[in-house]
This record gives sequence, structure tokens and C-alpha cells, in this order.
Amino acid sequence: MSRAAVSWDHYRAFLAVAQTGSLSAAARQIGQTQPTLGRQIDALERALGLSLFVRSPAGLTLTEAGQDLVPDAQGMASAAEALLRSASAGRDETAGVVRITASEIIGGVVLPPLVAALQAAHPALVVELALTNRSEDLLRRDADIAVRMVRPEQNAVIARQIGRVALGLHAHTAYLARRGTPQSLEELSAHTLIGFDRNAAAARALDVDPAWDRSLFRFRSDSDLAQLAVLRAGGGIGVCQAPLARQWPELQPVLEETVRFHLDVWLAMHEDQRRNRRVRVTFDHLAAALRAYLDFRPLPTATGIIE
Amino acid sequence: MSRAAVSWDHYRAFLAVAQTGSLSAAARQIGQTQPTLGRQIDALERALGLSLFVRSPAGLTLTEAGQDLVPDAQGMASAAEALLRSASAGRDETAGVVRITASEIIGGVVLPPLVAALQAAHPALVVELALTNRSEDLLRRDADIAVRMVRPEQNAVIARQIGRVALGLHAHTAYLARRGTPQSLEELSAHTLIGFDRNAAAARALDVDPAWDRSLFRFRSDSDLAQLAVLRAGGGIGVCQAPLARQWPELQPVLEETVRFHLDVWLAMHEDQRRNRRVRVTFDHLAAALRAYLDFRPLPTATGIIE
DNA sequence: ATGTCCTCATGCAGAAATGCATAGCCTCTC
DNA sequence: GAGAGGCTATGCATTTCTGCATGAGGACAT
Repeated sequence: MSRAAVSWDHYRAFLAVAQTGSLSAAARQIGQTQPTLGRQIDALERALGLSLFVRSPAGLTLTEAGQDLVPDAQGMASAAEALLRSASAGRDETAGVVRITASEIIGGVVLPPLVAALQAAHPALVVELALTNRSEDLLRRDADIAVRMVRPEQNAVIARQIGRVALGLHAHTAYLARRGTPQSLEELSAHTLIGFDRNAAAARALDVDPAWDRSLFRFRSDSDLAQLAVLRAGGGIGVCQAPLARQWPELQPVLEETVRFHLDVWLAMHEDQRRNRRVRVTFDHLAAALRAYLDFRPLPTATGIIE
Repeated sequence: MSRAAVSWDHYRAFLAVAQTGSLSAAARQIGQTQPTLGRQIDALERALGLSLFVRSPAGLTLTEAGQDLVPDAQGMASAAEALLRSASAGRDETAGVVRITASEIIGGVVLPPLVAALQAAHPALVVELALTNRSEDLLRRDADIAVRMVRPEQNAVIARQIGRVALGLHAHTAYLARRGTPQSLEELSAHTLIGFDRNAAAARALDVDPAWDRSLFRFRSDSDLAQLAVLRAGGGIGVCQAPLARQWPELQPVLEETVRFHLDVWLAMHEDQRRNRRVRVTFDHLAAALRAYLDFRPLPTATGIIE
């Protein structure tokens, strides 16, 4: 009950056990032993006066009371990791760890060559890249920098609008040669369309026309990267960022004049990191590089970096 | 360097020392001894490879590197406190601790009677009230519920618009009897006006007319509560929420038709707390009670609660 | 059915962290 | 200038915590 009595280490033990589902696995994860974690969980349960887990020979499963505590424990862990990142280099060095979060496409396809160029210029810079379409993570310090398609509205966050990315339908030239190139929206229905599965956010983003729903798609995935892979494999017609499609000669716009929309691109960081050199340098580099990308300039290549 | 090596308790020690400025004071705060904290700080500095504090016979002061780590350590503490709140009662009980954050006026004047009524109905409910005009604290779990005058834009936050509060100029009847009641904006300049000091946010809120700046005010304070106190003491003419001024017969509107504006009133909570009964009950009670307040119904009184 | 592999619980020895007491340093006051 | 009161640093005894080894229970495949 007395709050000094609960060691913060017990929260870490709790989180590890909750995440792994067993004392043994948690012990391996955080470098301790199973008896130690067992006793820490016991102590935490006694201190809180709650039963957090149901023990079984197969492991520990969270009780409802335990589930309520996981998000806050996760918050502690995020802050702890952010602290370690902050400590990973002096404030005036372009070194240490920077963690970037971005959407799947941006983070999985666009950013890697940009980050590679950045690291070529700053050899001591370590970059972590987290791909998620959630966007609530700057305040919780899940990341140092975020690339987002919506304007960040939180007042402790510094945001810069990089520009707008054009999106449109594309397909592989081989697919179009085989199946023909549709000349109107009506003709599209005869084609293999690639789209989202049950992603509510994507559904809402497409609410321009309520007739667009998942039943249209003959290939469905909530992974944007999987959609892109199918597109590049010639599996059908799908939405792709125009500057990205331009990188690959085998991809060709479809109904370019008819189906075309835009998303804002924002770069954001927490204002506490403003004076931090490694975050600042990364932010500025990404801002310039993403702007070039949006202007349809080619992404840097490995040879381009070396020369 | 290895991340398992740093005990989370060392972060707590670091934060306590950073906040109190000395090992001894920090030890008193978190219920440990000064040698223990000294050794924990040593261990943390060794683990991070940084010098966090400058030791002196007067205490410890943060280095720049140390200052960079304080916000994240604070984030850990916020999450730890939120976790304790979550653990303070079962999910299905209307008991335990609820932490509310609100602006000075709302939190300092409007909420207390509303909260008292809530607690009369739920004797096991403990309420913490934090008065701050910052609004970034729901995601960081600095509070369970927030009353705000701007729309919360974060997607992990559940927000409900309660209504709009009317604001206008008011003064004590004794003041007006003494100094006369101004009938136009021009006549205002001859009066003692109460307003903000150097609060940038307030300045921006009043940007309806750039001629309004702090030089107008003969009594200046960035504490809204102090402004209100001066107003009620008959010290001059100042802005006050209309439903609040209506509670006190000695306050009278001034230039009611000329100077009048409105602010949205929002109630917000983190979506993780949606199924949590004590937060849910508090949220619903405050929503109803604030709506009544905005409709100019009188605030509950102690006798009103008992009867 | 039996062996293997996973799990948690527990007794015990050793390691590590804690608290107490004390020494030393500085500042401020009388 | 002496004393009080604030602080940190350190030696030492003790408590506490940790890890190892082991036991025991269940799941699953042979």
C-alpha cells in the first residue's frame, strides 16, 4: 500500500511476464532467473493487494486486474528506453540511437535508402525504425521522430509539413499487357484489384465514395507492404504512392487522371529533443530527403552514396 | 551498457535527486537512506557512462546530460503513479483513486463542489485534482480525466464536448458604485482592469483585437485564481466565466452586450480506461454536472448535498 | 506407457544492496 | 570564531535479494 514499498523493478518484472506469458521466458528476456521473477511477482501482488496472474504449469496468464496495468507498465518501459536513447550520446554529438516511427510504406520502402545516406554521413549514428500505423507514440516517447500522414496536433510536439504525396492506381506492365489497360472506372470492375482487408482506418480514408469497400478487392491485405509486393509482382491494380511507382519502370499509372488523391506528409519530434543534436540532424536530413522524394527525385542508391 | 544492468529503481533515484537537489532530501522523499541513493546514482552514472550530477557540499546539481534525462524519468514516474491508481481498486468497483486535471478556474472553483457531490454518492472514491493549463497529460498518464477548453486531438483519447462557456467582463457592485459603470469600450480605459501578466497563451487567446495587450491591465497576474480573487474583492473589472459570476450576487456583468466570447468545454479520458468503472463513473458525473454549470444552474452546496 | 520438454515452486548458500554510524566539508548565524 | 545545520563520502554489520539445484506437475510425441 505504501508507495515507496513497490520497487520499480517489480513493474519491469510484471511487464516482462505479462508479455512473455511465463516466468522462465521473462527471465531470459530481461536477464534474470525464474525464481527471482516469481518472487518479484509475488511481492508486487502482495503490495498491490491484487491477484495479477493465474499460475499454471504452462505459464502465467493475466487476470483482468493484471490486464488493466499492462498499458501503464508499457508506458514505463517506453520512457525507460527513451531515457537510454537520450543517454546514448552526448547532446553535442551526432552519435547514439535515434528511433524513427513511420507508416509501413514510408518506413519499409522510402526511408531505408534515406537513412542509409544519413548513416553514411554520420558513422556513429544508430537508427531504429519502427513500422506502425498508430500515431500516438511521440508523447509516450515510443520514438524520437515520426513520419506521419496526418497533422500532429499535440502541443508538445514540433511538426513540420514536408509536402504532399500523390497517390494513384498502378499496375505492372506485364499485368496490363495480359489483361488490358482500363480506360474508365467501369472497366476497373473486370480487373483484379488489390486493397485493404479489414483495416478500419483505410476504410475511413477511402470514404470519398461509400461504394468503395473491401468487397471490391480480389486481393486483400492490411499490410501495405504485402499489397505493394503483389502490385510489383504483377498481381493486379492497386494504390501506390506516385513518387514510389516512378522509381520502378515496370510499374505504370492506371487511370491517372481519374483516380488521384493526396496525403499530407508531416515530420514530427518531441520538443524536449529540440536541442539534441543527433535527433535534430536526423530530423533535418529526413525533411530534406523526403521533400526530394515528394518532388519525384530518385531515391539514393548504394552506388550513389559511395561515389 | 547492457540494458538489463540498469535497475529501474536507479531511474527513480535519479529523478528524486534531480527534483530535490540533494541525496538526503531525495532519500526522505522516497523512503530510503542517503548512502543508498548515493550509491545508486554512482551505479547509474557508471552504467550510462555519463556524469549526471555535479557533487557539492550543498547538494547535487544536474549536468546538461542529466537534464536531458529528466523528462523521460518523469514519464516513468507518471506511468508508475498511473499504474498505482489503476491498481487502487478493482475494475468493477466505484472506489480507488481518480486523478483529474483542469484549468485553474475550472479546477479551483467549479470542480470542487461537483467533486464533493460525486464523493458523497461514492464514499470509497478518492479524487486527486491537478491544476494546470498545460494539456498534454492524458497520453503520458499524468491524469485519468481532463477538463479542457480546447478540443483534444489525440486519437487514443476519448473526448466529449460538454458545451460552451460564456465569458465576459464583470465587476463587484461596490466597485461599480464607487467608480461608475462603463457604458462603452472607450470608457473602459479609465478603469482598473484585471488581466494576464505575461502568459503567452492568454495573449494569443485574446488576439481578436491586437490592441488588447498587457499594458491595458492595471492589475496583472498569470494566476487566473488571483485575478478572480481581485475581481471578487472589488479590485477592478475583469474577465470571468458568466456561469461563475452568476453564482455570486456581488458580481455584475459589465458591457455584457459588447464584450462576450465563448470557449468550448471538453471532457477527455484515455481510451484504455474506458472499461474502468471508477473513471467511467467520474467521467459521466462530471459531464452531467458541468453541463448543468454551463446552463447557469447553481453549483451544489454542502447543504444541498446532505439534504 | 514412457520419455522429453516445458513450466512453476522451494531449500539453501552466497552475493549484493541496505542502513547505521561517523567523518569531513561548507555556509550561515550569533 | 564557535556552533548549528545542511550536505556528501565511507567503513562495517546485517539484512535482503539473488541464483543454483532440485523437485514436481502437466502436455505432447513416440
